[in-house]
Amino acid sequence: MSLFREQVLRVVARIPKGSVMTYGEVAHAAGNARAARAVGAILNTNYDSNIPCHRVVRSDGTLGGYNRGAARKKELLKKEGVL
DNA sequence: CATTTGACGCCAA
DNA sequence: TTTGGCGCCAAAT
Repeated sequence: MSLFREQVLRVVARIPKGSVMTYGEVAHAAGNARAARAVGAILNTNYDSNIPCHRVVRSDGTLGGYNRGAARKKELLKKEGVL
């Protein structure tokens, strides 16, 4: 487990229900402001259900991807009250 | 160990 | 507003 990975997971786990963070914000909070892409790689690899990775979206507001299907991600966010 | 890949982000046309 | 190209970084090959 690299430190960066743990940090990213920790930050994502901390996102309050009903709000979202961008990959860039997560990367910054995790210690590497330019690792937005790496954050995606990490979340893509990490299948832990305790991590609400569906609360992480792109900086332009679009959904981005999801390892269980973008449709699923959309539904989860909608359920939590995200525009 | 060297390359390629991909849930990204920013900027110039 | 929509493309396209480049930089960035962790993981997979």
